[in-house]
Amino acid sequence: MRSTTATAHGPAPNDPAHHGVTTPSVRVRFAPSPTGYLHVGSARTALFNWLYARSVGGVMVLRIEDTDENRNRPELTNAIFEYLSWLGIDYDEGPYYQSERKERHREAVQQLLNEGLAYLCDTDNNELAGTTMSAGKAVRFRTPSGITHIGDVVRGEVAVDHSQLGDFVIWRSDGSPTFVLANAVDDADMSITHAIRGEDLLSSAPRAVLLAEALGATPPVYAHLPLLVNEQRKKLAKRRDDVSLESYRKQGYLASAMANYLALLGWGPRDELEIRPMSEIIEQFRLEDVNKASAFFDVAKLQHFNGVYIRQLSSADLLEALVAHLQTSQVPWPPERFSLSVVADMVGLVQEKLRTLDDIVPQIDWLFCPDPITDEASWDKAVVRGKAAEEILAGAIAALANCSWDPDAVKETVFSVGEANGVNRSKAQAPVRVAVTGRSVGPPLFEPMVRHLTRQEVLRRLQTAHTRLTTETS
RNA sequence: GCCCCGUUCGUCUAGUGGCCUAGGACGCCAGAUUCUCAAUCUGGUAACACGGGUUCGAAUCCCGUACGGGGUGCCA
Repeated sequence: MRSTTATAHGPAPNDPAHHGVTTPSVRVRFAPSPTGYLHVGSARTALFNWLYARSVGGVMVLRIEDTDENRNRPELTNAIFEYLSWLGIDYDEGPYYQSERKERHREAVQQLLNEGLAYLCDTDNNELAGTTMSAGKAVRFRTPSGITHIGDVVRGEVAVDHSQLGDFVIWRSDGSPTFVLANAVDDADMSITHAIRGEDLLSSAPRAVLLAEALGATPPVYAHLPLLVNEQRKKLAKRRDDVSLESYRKQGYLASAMANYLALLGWGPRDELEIRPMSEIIEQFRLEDVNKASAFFDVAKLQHFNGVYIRQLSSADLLEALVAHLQTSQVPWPPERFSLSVVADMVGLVQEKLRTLDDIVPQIDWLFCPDPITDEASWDKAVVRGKAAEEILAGAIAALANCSWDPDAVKETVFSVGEANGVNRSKAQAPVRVAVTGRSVGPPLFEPMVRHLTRQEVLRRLQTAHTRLTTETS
């Protein structure tokens, strides 16, 4: 019988005194299982591994844990590469594929079997004599009695009594290694010094430590990150929560904003400055500063970050991002009516209004659609119930037919029509805006309207609106 | 049930025994500005889960309670 009291404590490579000094001995890994598209929780784990590695000059390893062969699909693995790269998370080694290391895992199990540290069992969990692995026989680790102490950088020391562990399976009867076995063997073989992962894996850590020690290896230092949770404070799950990075990208979130936001879930810089370049986040990052409590993924705050990042873009970069985004989005206008130069002209007017790239669509659709898409709430508010709306529409139709077709002239013309009807500028533009754009909110009205629509088209839309109003209210 | 983990404004966090009448950010509310909406600026709202200790002094240390979460598979 063996009492295990070894801990996974190492030196303190992230000690502030050592900060900024290259510590080449640090090796971390991001080890996703490709069972679904990369989601924000996994991305956060990848990011924290990367931040730690980059902050101490360590090595980042990527290992694909594809041991569950029926659930793995190649496109899911490719999605992992794609989204890591999207977020700007690179790696120094790998990708290694756990599925290619099966013989090594078998060898490790055989070693434990030979040393009497594990035993064969049948599907009814009866211990079998012998040490020859074969189909139909699983292998269980012979858990010694004792207590294992996990020295967790985030949580401090966690002690688990082995009686809670049982003789756990390390090799399945179908001839495949289990998660803990593969994980422990790979971490050992790849000289991983720090295992930074989700808290949901905390309870499997003692098993991994026991296995590593049984195999004669030093277990890594663990750092279990607080879980990302939904409104109900439940662990974010792919099934019930919309959390795939893909969906955020499709909605028009920038990678830079997403990465910045993710870094702030479970950690905060000591100087409290939240929105900042990744290089500064790397400088500020301390693994031991990571929080213990789970964090809610707050889309409202993400939106704010995204808006800030969009506003920081140069017009050229924003235009590029918008055009790329529009090409992969559902859009209400016929493609042949789309004009790149019009979008380019609109960028400066709408940049400060966008929180996501998707927000551009309702800002510009009226310039490309044959008819404006009328929002009924806007119509009701600004036209049906708008003060002197009928008079303003009629007055605008008359006045705009002759005035100079110039933004300032048109603007002043509309305002004078309003004034003549006892209505201020705000109220005067409202019915015109809804008639021309379909909505009561949008970009500054007069410049794009005059520059990109003809006088004839504007008059037609005003006339259509006026006709509808007088018809419906008579 | 059992084991483990957690608990500072609605949310993300700062805080590592005195600098805390608890700071920042998002949200929300109000005002300024404005052709709408935003953006911007100004102001405001709002928290140390509870109860005991320890200490001259506790959000910070200890114990208990409550609540929440994770795990409890031949899933990862």
